[in-house]
Parts: sequence; C-alpha cells; structure tokens
Amino acid sequence: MDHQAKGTRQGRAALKADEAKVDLIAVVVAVNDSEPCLLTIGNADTLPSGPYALEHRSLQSGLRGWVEQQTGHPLGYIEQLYTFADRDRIGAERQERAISISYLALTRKEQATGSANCGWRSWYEYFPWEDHRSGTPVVLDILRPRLIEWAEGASDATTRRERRQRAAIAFGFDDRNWNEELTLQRYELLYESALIEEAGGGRDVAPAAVSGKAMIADHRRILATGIARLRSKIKYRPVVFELMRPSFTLLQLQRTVEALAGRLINKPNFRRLVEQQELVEETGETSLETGGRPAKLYRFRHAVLDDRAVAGTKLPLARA
Amino acid sequence: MDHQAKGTRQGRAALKADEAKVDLIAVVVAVNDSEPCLLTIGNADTLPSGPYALEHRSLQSGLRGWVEQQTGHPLGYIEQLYTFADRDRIGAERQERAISISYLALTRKEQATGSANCGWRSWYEYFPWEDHRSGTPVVLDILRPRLIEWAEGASDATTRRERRQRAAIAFGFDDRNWNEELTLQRYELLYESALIEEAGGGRDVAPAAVSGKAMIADHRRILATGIARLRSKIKYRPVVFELMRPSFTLLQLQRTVEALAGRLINKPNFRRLVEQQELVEETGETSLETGGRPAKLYRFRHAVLDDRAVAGTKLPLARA
DNA sequence: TCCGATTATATTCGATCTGACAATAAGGGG
DNA sequence: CCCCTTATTGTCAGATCGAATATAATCGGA
Repeated sequence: MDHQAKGTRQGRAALKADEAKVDLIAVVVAVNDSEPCLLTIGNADTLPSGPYALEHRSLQSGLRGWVEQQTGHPLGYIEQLYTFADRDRIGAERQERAISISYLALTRKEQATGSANCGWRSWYEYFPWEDHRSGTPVVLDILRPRLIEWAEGASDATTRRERRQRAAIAFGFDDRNWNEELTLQRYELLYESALIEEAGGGRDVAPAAVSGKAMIADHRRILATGIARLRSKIKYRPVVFELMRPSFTLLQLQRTVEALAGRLINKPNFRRLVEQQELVEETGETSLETGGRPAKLYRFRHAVLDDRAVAGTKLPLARA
Repeated sequence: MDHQAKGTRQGRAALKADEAKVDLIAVVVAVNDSEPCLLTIGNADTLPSGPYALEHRSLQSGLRGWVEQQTGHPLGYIEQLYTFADRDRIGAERQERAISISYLALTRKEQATGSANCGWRSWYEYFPWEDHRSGTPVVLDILRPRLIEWAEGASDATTRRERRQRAAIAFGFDDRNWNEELTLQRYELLYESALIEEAGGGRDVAPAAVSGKAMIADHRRILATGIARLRSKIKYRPVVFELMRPSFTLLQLQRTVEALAGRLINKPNFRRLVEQQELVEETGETSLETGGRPAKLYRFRHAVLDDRAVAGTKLPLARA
C-alpha cells in the first residue's frame, strides 16, 4: 500500500521503528475415533508457530513450513483465522512490536512422517464445557453458579443485567438453547470472570477438570477462535472431508461432524441432507466392522468444487 | 508467542531481518439514498490506510486514527477482514517485507467533521456487475461471452471444465441462481481472465463502464472482500443499524439492505422477519416524506446485544 | 368533497424444509 | 431359528419462506 502521508510526516528513522515481528501460528485439527484432536508441540500446551521469515514465499507457505518442521505433519486445508497484536510484550526488548497471524488447518493423524516433539490432545481437554454429545456436561453445573455470582458482583445494575444476559446467551441458561458456535464468547466470559487459569493470578480458579487445561500465552484463546470457526464452517462448506479417510461410512462421517460440533445429530436427517446434496458417492464396497448390518462405503465427490466455488452446502445440526 | 526454536536456530541478526512493515487499511462503508458508498482518499481510487506505529495502542485504534486523520470520519463498527503479505515489493528497499491488515468499517456519511482530502463513491462504480436491483445488469451480457471464451481457451479439457463450472457458479450461468455473496470469487475470476485493468497489461481490457473502475494496487480486491463479508454478515447479525440514522422507516431499512445485497427483497416478508425478531421498536412518530400513507418510524432496540453476543438474527434475502 | 394515485400495513396460501419418529433390511452370535 | 445390533428407507407434523392479495391512510387535483 502506498502511504504518501507517512513519507512526509516521519523521517526514515521513525519509519524503521514501525516495523514489527510477525509470527505465524497454527490450530491444526484432526479427528480420531470420534474425538477432535489438536496438534501441540513440546511438553507444554503450545500451538505450532514460528516467525514469518525472508525465505518464505507467502504467509501460508511459511506456516506450512513451520508446522511440518516442528511436527512432521504436512497440512492440507488451511484458512486464516485472525491477526492480532501482542500486547504486554514491551520490556523484553524495548518498544518491540509483535503481530501474530493465526490459521486453522485440517489434517488426518496418520499423515505424520517423522516422530518429532509433538502430540495430539482432544480439544475438549481444554474446553470441557464444550462437549454436549452425552448431554449437558457436569462442569456446567459448577460454572453456572460462579458465572451468575460474577454477574451479580458488578457495581451498577446495567452491568449486572448485561453480564447476566451475555452469560445466558453464551451458555444457554434460562432454558435458552445451547449454541455450539459461541465457543469464543464462552471463553471470553470465563476469562473476564477469572474462572480460568490464564485470566487471573490463580486465586479463585476452578480445578483443571472444570476449567480445562490452560495453554501457553493466549493459545487457548486462539484455539477457541478456531473451534468456533470450524463449527460454523462445517454447516455450509464441505470441509469435513479433509478430516476423513478416502472412504468412509455415513455413520463415521456423522460421528466426525458430531465430534466437531460437540452435539449429536439425528441420523436419518443427516443421511438425507448429505445424500440430497450429492456430496458423496458409493464406492461399491461395504464395511463389516460395525457389528450389525454392513455399512456402505462412500467417498467424497470431487466434482464438488472446493471451498472457493461451492456455495450452499449444509449439514443438519439440530438447533433445539 | 514463544519461539524457543528460533532462538537456537538463528542469531540475533537473522532475527532482525524477520521484521516487517505492517499496514492498516480500511474499507469504510456508508449507505446514502439507497446507494452503498465507499470512502476513498486523494484524487485516485485509494482506500484509507497507514502504518501500524508505535504510538498506537492496538491495531483497531491505529486504524481509527489513520482514517480519522485522513478523512475526518470517526468510525463506529469495525471488523477485521484479512491479512496478507504484499509480494512484488522487493526492489524498492531490498528484502523488505510488508504485511497489510485490512478492516471493514461502517459509518454514516453525515458524521464527517473536517473536509479533508477524501470522497464517497458508490461501490458499484467498481463492481458494475454486482448490482442486480434493476434486474441482471447489462454488463453481464458483455462479460459472459468473454468469460466463456476464457474458459474454452484453456489447454486441457479438465481445466476447461473447471473454469466453466467456476464461472457458472459465480455468475449464475446456465439458469443457476445469482449468489450475491460470491463477490470475491467473481472478482478473482475476472482477474484471472484478465478482463479487468489491474490484471493484465491493459491489452484486452473491457471499457471501465463494463469492467468497473480500477483502484490502486490491490485495493479493489480488498473492497471485494469487504463487500462479500458485509453481504454475508447482514443475514445473521444486526449490523445494518450501524448504517442507519437513529430513527427510520421500515422501507428505508429495507432499501439499505437491498443496496448492500445488490438485490431486491419482498416487502411483506422483510417486515415480517424484522418484526418477529424484535430488532426494532416504534418511536411513536411517523414520516410524511413518503408521498403516500405516512410510515411509522422505528429505532433499533439496543436491548439486542451487539455482535459478540447476539446469534441467530436473520434477514430475508430471496435465494431464487 | 370525492376520487384515484401512492405508499404503508396486515393477512393468507402453498411449497419447501426440518426435526422427530417409526419401519424395514441385513449381518453376527447363541 | 431367534435375538441383538446396526444400516437404510419412509412417514408426518410443525416451522419457515416466498409470493400474492387485501386493507388503511395520506395527498393532490377534479
């Protein structure tokens, strides 16, 4: 972009100070045995990341490089999530600016090449309240009163009402429906109310089994962004197939969607929508591994164009 | 983000080279007299922008600062669009990296404070094929054969079929429906087929009345991204109200949505959805400026929480 | 003052979509 | 051969959506 204004207003030295470090950071997701998994590195709970460097041809290729180097995993589908400026970084090197560009990536676990210093964890370890596949999780019984307590603790009445409403919408209180796409809003509410480790000085934090595992820096927030994006996207774009093996049964496909959404789907309705949209075609083979009647195997119809062109695909996720 | 790996693999000098300039760039939209308008600066067709500087408290505040300084317009609603690395910048200052972070902002025209070196233009000057409010625009009769010609010009059959399909989906050929959200895909197709000025060396470009006004650098691409995002967002989040005066008639609201979407909406259906979602409330006054029966004036219900909390609002935009 | 032109507002109807449930088919194991 | 398990197909009522129709209120001119 041209900035004629800048050239005139600032000297060359001041301009130099405008530079910033740029980090690329990845939320890499796979689904195994109906469990949505996140790729982490090191012993700690850290997302793969690295600086955008001169030798990178593009932001995306830089990200692919870092992830492959740190984890041995080649990435397929990639999508930019959000860019933010890291604050609270001043001090280390005075007046240094850092920008983080985060991405969502989808793969399959088997595609690892090297061992590397990395591992997979269910993303529900970090967000125990997000898994509603076996009904409302018990941790919500603990979090709900504390959220209400937080809301009531506000000084003025307006703030109290606003907090109550936000909590009610995000967590489905007062017989509202649970909306699985509000993952980020829920995380932010728990952060604001200091119910999770990253938020406060560890004073009133609930045990990890309730508030979930913490992550380095703001990585858990980035993960929440990725989950929300993915949960929203599977409803109108055929991205699930990036997570599937070449051939699969319809129930396996359903279980994968359910794992991501964190809620159950009505089986016949799911089949109806998948079939009537012609997203898949039969391979002709069947799978006997199911225990009951053999299931037909399907493959993704690649005639369905990729993300950039397809519009209008939908997956049925019960609202009520 | 922590990058232990980097510290070991690269020296301090190499690390310094990883720094990049960061630009903030804004697509500022307002709607006046049923016309969606874009805020541009200078004589040329340029979006407001400026470098992310040390004195900025955050990316958003930096953007607000630049837009206000360059145009005299305070911004209300802001939303991050996309971050990209500018290529083709090497040469000017060797090995310099530049990152652009783009934002979508919504305002009203009247809110300008200073005169400043800026102006408003209808965004359909840049995208004549996007306005379907008076039926299919005539420019499409010119673009269609040229797009087909481009598709047929591919070397192998697979590419030809893929190009035809992409064009058909994006532009609604072969009695497909027009999908107003595919603004970016359409721009990219026209770019690939060298039908617009920014794409080629100006050899086979259609006249501006057909291919639309060009913009500086890749600003028209950023604008396309912003239009697509806005057209998508108005369907499930109450952002239109950022563009309305404090009180308005339902027809004014409808005309604003139509201006953004570039297509007409059925009037009774629009009213039904707006009312049953309780997005607005009557002010008690009426407007006599309509020529016929006076229209009730409404205001936005601020009880409806902002973007971060509300989920499920919908505006009716006919699909067929 | 009446009439029609214009626009706002309210109501109805049919097609489609969606969620919930039921029924049937095909394998394995006792 | 019966029973258990899972796959697959079918049905049905309610909600939603697009389109069209009917009624109300104001203005301007005959």
